[in-house]
Amino acid sequence: MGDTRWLSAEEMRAWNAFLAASALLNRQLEQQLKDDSGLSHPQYEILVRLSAAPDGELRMTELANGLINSKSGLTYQVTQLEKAGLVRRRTCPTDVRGVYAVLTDAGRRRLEEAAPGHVAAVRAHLIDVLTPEQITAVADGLGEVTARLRALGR
Amino acid sequence: MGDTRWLSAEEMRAWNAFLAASALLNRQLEQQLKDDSGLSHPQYEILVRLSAAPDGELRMTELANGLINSKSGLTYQVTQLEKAGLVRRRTCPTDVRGVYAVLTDAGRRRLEEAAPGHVAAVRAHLIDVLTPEQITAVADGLGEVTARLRALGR
DNA sequence: CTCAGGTAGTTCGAATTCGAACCACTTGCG
DNA sequence: CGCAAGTGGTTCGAATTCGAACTACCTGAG
Repeated sequence: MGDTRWLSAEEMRAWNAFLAASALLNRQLEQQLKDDSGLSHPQYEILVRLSAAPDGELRMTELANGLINSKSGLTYQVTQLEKAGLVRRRTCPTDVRGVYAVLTDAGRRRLEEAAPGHVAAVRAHLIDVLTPEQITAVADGLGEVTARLRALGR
Repeated sequence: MGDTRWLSAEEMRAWNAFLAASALLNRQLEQQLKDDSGLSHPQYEILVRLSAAPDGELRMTELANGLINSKSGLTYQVTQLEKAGLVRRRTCPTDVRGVYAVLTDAGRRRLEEAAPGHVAAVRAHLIDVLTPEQITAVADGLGEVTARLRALGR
């Protein structure tokens, strides 16, 4: 193919900032969660999604979709959470293959304990650093990016 | 501690978009790089930094700073790159403990081959999806986020 | 009914990650 | 000089990741 359209200085600045912020923020939050409540970030995300779902349960596939992990990664993490008693597996009545991950009471409690610290960290390191206009730009722009990437994988 | 300042709907939108975009984009680029040129994203980043450095060489520590990886992770990746002949290790003359990672000719060639496809992917999935205003907002906002997070680790 | 093809989730092995412990060296201070 | 404290990198083991193969099941066309 023809000549490459390289990134302009401004585009480069955005790309580098995004890359670095993404890596550093992840590390920071991972650390904070682990220290503070013994959960990994993926685990926390799983609990959040479950707690937001009706009856605190979701099919494995629904959890995997829109989530960071591959299917096998999800299997692994749910197993970990199950060992910790924060989640339970329940076979789907209408489809024997299907599995629901169900949030236990202990899981809901654990999430409620972990949430304030986590939210505070997200605020401190990201949200409160941005102006309201930047927040909207990020929400709109990266929202569109996400939507398109999701569309690819389907 | 007092009451938690939860995220507003708009803040939530930004945070979720950021999280998802970061994960999906990483996966996408990882895939593209691996398929296209057999490099992992971390490896590509290392080559980029080396190629931008004077004489194509940097101290291990300088590479580790500002980079995604921990020190041990860097050791691992440089070893991989060395096996592939893309990078060489050179002991620092003035400090026997110090090690330079040096880009080889093969490494520079490999990077030149890989770059166009990578840049095209970054464009397609991120840059060209954003408006110029959003690019600036991301560069400014996340740049500040990055700067603060870097300051913490020092 | 029956079989082909798709779907749900798990298992497997290989690669990569991290932090903690470790070695070897350098530096600064007496 | 001589030793305590710090630095630069590597090594180690444990945890986590992924994709590919696999098992078991459902579904629809004929």
